[in-house]
Amino acid sequence: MEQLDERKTKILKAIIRTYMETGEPVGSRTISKYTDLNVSSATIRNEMSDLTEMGYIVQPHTSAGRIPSDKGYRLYVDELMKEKEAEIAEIRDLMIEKTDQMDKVLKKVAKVLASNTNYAAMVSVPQYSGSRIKFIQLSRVNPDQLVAVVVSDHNVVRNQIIQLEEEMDDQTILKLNLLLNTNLNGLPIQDINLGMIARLKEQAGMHSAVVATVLDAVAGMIQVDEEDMEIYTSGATNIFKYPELADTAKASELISTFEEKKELADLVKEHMAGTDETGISVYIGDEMPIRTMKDCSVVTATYELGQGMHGTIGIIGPKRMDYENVVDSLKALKDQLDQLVGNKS
Amino acid sequence: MEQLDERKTKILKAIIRTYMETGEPVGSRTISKYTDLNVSSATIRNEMSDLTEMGYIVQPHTSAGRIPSDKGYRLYVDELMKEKEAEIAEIRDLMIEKTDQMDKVLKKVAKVLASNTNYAAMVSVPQYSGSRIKFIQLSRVNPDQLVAVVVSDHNVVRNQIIQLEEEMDDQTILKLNLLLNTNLNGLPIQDINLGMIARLKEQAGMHSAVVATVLDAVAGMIQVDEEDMEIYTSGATNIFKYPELADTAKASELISTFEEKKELADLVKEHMAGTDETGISVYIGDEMPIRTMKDCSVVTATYELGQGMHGTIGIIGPKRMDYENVVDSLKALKDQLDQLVGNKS
DNA sequence: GTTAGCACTCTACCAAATCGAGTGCTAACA
DNA sequence: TGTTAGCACTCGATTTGGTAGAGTGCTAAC
Repeated sequence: MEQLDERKTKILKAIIRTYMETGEPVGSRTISKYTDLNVSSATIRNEMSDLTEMGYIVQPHTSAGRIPSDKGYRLYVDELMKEKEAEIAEIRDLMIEKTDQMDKVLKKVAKVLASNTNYAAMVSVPQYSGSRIKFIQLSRVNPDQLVAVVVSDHNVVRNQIIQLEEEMDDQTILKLNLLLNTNLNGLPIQDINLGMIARLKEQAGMHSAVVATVLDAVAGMIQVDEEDMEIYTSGATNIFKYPELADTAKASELISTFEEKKELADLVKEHMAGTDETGISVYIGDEMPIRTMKDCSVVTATYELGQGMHGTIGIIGPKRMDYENVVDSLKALKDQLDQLVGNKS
Repeated sequence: MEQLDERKTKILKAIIRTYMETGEPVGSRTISKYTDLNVSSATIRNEMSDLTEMGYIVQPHTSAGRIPSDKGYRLYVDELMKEKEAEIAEIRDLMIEKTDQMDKVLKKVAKVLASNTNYAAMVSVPQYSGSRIKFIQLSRVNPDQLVAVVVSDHNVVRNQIIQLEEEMDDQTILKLNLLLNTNLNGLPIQDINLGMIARLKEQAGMHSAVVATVLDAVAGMIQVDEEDMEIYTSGATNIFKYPELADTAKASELISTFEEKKELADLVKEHMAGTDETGISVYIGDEMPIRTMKDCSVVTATYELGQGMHGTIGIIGPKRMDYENVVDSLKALKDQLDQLVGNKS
């Protein structure tokens, strides 16, 4: 089987581009006119026949035009990436550390992306790997209620009300605060485990049940996460714009996947665990681990915001996704974010 | 025009019930067999003719069966409500005050409702009208960072990192804490306005810009809300199960409405402002203020959790919604909640 | 290697035919 | 007077057959 010569490549690109625009199989005639090759449709047919054989394009049925196969898209994307990679790199470090309103910003990001690209967008809340505790405080709110506040070094604040069975005197609270801070402050969150909490309980032992309650609550607050990665989505209904996805049954499943977010979260987790590099990756069709998205393509980008905080942005669309535009949008996102974060009080 | 006699009512109910099951226009023959009236289809036809004239049922086209009109549904629902109202009442006060994990509980509630009923479900986070501040605290986290924590009397905790331009000594922090607590503690949140903050600033005036920053931040935290009512939704894709809603264009709009949540929030706000009573209400077809839901019915229930906290639960489905089942589900919800809240640590 | 031409294939579309569910009306019956 | 059987009629849904058009593959000529 022959190699891809220049003309074949050109034809393949032309097919992919036109298919992305129209969403319909593209025939030899179209290509012969569209390109600057100045060859007749018959020639194109020959070339297309080769391309089909090589697996870059596919015929949905005998007398229809060709559409790009997953392999074809893959080639196109890889090609494209080489050109754009440089530009992309800057996006990563551009989200400003502004943790308080992170959720609002991210929601907005998802929205903007979705409406810019006309595809569905998702944004995962950044995970804080290797984050350390920097501040713990228990305060009395009511005679029988404490509020616990934990701040980690990325300025992520967690809080919880702790309901006490019996009252606790100021003395004890003070002691507990000291105990917690001297023992936990500066520790990476993932190093805090049940054993450690048990030891703390022992140290504070004299105060019995109440103290245990409090320590357990604090431990609970610190850990949690891991399980529930939050993901914001937007523009799920954009998929209706692409007939090849708009089939009721499929669309329904797809949107469900979006609504649930569970599977998306798994994807993100896997994605972040798998790739060390923080670049952009593209799943095409069957490459996608989520079954309901077998007919889609997914472009994901990992973003990073300083020491160890990183999350994932994803665009989900039809295979004939306009990869070029998606990438540009990710770039434009940068400006949007600057503006957003800048404006906020 | 004659009144609804018993037989007519029975027939009407039968029509509505069957239509709810099948989703297709129901003919005279079906009814004649289905009911225990033991009359022939011809008789039913006569009655149906009357019912049509009275506007309770409608013919989509000449030679099709009848489907209930909005007016018909309305009758059915009003009837039904009378029977069930009692049972419903208890639901309201059953959500236990467990504010910390409220969000998880509510998400779950939406999910359970959606999967129980096979309709789309929404749950609004309860609003705390007349909530008072019960605890304010500023603590230093870093030399140039404070964390502010505000607890209101429903145990809703808010927190925010405040980034300082210049350092602030312990003395000042202590003073500010005192100032804030003596002035704001016990006050209803809505009574705290800019004027009051201005006065505080004046009182603390000597410390200039930094203090102003902090006070502004605190003021911001306290107010906020109002605007962004959170709403959890689930089961949006259930609408695909009902052919009369599954038309691509309509479904797309509907799901968008769900995704956006903005309009839902408005609905909830209006609903809560409008009705003093905390019962269940039903919007049928055109009664619905949201345009995209003109072909749906929406059942909403206001729930209340002690002093002034209340939110809304809603079920959105086709007009041929199984109102009876929906109501029962709301009831079952109670048990689910008990269990959920009970299990949690 | 390129091109024109032609037979062939397959889908999309349209119109006609048919089917069947359901109605309205009338006449007969209790 | 209310109920019923029967029948002609309507109208959407489905099926069928036919056609147009896009596109291919192949061959022969340039």
